[in-house]
Amino acid sequence: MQVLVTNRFPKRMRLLRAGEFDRVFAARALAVDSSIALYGAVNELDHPRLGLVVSRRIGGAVARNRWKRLLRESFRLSQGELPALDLVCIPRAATPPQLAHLQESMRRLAARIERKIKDAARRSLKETP
RNA sequence: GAAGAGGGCCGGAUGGCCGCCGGUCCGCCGCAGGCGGAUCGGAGGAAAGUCCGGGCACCGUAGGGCAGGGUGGUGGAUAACGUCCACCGGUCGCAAGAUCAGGGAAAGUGCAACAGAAAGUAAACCGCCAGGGGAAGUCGUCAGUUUUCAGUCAUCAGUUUUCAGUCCGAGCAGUUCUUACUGACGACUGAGAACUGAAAACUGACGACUUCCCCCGGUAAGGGUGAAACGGUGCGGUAAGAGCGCACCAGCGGGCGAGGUGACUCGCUCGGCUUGGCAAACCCCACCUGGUGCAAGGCCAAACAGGGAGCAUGAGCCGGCCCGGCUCGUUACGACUCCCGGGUAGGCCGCUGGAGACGGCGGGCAACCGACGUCCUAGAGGAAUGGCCAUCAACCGACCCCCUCCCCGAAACUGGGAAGGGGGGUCGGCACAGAACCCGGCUUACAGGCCCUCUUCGGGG
RNA sequence: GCGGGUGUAGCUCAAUGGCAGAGCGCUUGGUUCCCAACCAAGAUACGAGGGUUCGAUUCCCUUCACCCGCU
Repeated sequence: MQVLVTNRFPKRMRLLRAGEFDRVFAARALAVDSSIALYGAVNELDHPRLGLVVSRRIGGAVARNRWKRLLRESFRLSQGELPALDLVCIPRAATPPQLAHLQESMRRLAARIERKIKDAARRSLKETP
């Protein structure tokens, strides 16, 4: 049965609980560019999941909601090209960027995290035979 | 038309595609659930700040007193308020209107820098005035002294007339004459004691006046100050003055009358004649106020590990204190309470139908209220309400093109601009800001736009 | 969501309603061959806006910023 690539974004694709966030931060896989910081961790599912951390440093409620909406939309539109990771996304700039730039950097950073995790797994496999 | 005053409203619209949250319905599956579909609904005037007030929930049924906190013209509206409405009063404004924590300062305590005599019921630095004392000066009177002048005059000196005497001389003698001397009366001149008068100076006394000083009083009219100075003006009055008296005015208090529910207003009258400011200083008075907050609270599930202390005039509820009340307990290795430590951060309810919205009607000046009709209008739970695009409307900015007059003005002249104005097009921008239990207010933020009412001034009819 | 606190000079802190101060720092001058130290002089501030008062850093209200606590 062919997996239909949709752009839906139901709630099971979100990270909501504190424990899920702690698990991603504990994996210590980080990639950063000028607009966002992205943490990643391997999950046991066949799709990626997204969590958001937007602090009050970013601005008022309107500005924070704007960031979160853009990040969710960017994840929703590019979820087919993302690896099956749990991602936690943290904005770094005060002013949100364009949606296309955000998609691009999210894809790039997710790919970088995937590579990092594979390297780490190989190294630990070698070191502890 | 200009300048202004007050108030109300809006806060983009429509459509397409892809998504998100919730309700309802349907379908499928391996049915405590999952997946999919249809349909309906899905941020604001401030959702904000959290400055007040309530509902609701728990604590105990929410009680009394003190403390603490708050409010402060009157009447009303309201569930309630520190909110709103109307009115009253003060201040500002030509006005429309704006603004005011707007009770009490003769209950008490306190504060007022600097300046100023004094910052408040008491005084007196300068000043003004009366009395007493002293000093100086001027004037007057009296007395004394001195000097000068005038007069009178005892006395003295000189000269001289007359008379008398003596001497010398002449003449015969007498008489007489002459010279000198002496004396007397007198005259003149000079000196002069004394007296009188006048003038001047000095001294003393007395009196008057002026100035200064001291003492004891009176007075608060005036005094550079200051934010603020113990009513204002006039007349009388007084030694000088003063509400000391009077008239008018301002202000305070009392009484009476009228109007108003009332704050208060108006009028008459009386009074002591004046008693200031700050209470967002302490305070007094009146009124209000129990605490905690949906992380309230209830139910279910999951997980863990226990230890210590307290007591019968006890512990807890209970909060800053007391009273009062309630619960547990009645001699207990228990229960209860407290402390330390450990575990769980899952689900359901509360959770949105409400002091609800809209519409006209009725009552009320209004805030608001009443009945009726219609409607249901977000309910998430790391937190949805979005992304991309198109069209339209309004405004702003930049650029391009076209036109030539345009602006102010009712209009003309004048003036100004033409680096302007008008039209069209393209592009870009379009605020403040995001529900977290729910309401009523307040405050603050805000691109732009619309509407209504009123005032003053100017012009025209 | 609820509760509490603080804003004073560049920094750390004071101050009855009437003068804004201290220490360190800064600037200038002196001293020294030069620097340090020292001496002298100077500049710099009451978070913002209203109100009460004759007068506000202080009292009251509003507002802004920051910090802390409950959970």
